[in-house]
Amino acid sequence: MDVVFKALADPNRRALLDQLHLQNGQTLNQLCRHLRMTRQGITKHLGLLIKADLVVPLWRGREKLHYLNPAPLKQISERWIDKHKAACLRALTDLTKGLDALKTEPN
Amino acid sequence: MDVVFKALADPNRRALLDQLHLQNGQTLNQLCRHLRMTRQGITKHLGLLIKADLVVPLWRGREKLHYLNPAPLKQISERWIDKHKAACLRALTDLTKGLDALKTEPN
DNA sequence: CAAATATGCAACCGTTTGGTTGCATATCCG
DNA sequence: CGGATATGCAACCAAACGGTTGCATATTTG
Repeated sequence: MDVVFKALADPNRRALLDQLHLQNGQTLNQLCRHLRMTRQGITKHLGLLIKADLVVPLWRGREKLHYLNPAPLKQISERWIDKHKAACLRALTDLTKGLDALKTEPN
Repeated sequence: MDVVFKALADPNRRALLDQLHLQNGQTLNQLCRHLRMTRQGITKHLGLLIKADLVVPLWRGREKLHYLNPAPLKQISERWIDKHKAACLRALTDLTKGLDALKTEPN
């Protein structure tokens, strides 16, 4: 889970995901065209995405195709974000109570 | 948006959010009890969470109360994760096609 | 086979990050 | 007022990060 959050923390990596979202199964060289950075730099970013299982590599001859894997995002959404979103109303009422406390105990 | 992803990238900060999720509106000192780190260290983390608008501070006298704000999480979920989750089936079929391509062009 | 293409691996380097220590400031309470 | 409590601010440091350069390896193609 931590690797996924860390992988998502960089804008270039999110751009790579967006790029694959646009066209899935691109090779490393294809991805290089859309991001101004050295190929080796992109390789590193892809390495993190792959380690986080957000991207799955598939070798075809000398080419390495990259495919999106939405499963980790689904997990984060279900096991983390939804849990915190569920606290939405509660958080609002808590904050309101806090503000009220300020008004009634202005010290 | 970027600040939110970066704020979520650290496990200690996620633990802070979890802690506030457990009991909203805690003071800095209260939060310090649950995380073994210096108060100043936690202050820094809270600073990032506040900058990302994931936590809203509220002063009451000399105490600083911390409240969750689920709005940024909601945004990320809606504008980013759902978009990528939507590609779930497509990604799977793409990957399958890729595998099929491998079988039919075994070279 | 040889050249071109696609990628990997390792070293290096400036900047950011995560955390500490030390001290200053503001508020509450006797 | 004066001490205790709650927090802020700045300097510092090791480690991680983002990116580059240089070279090695494997595959395709003429």
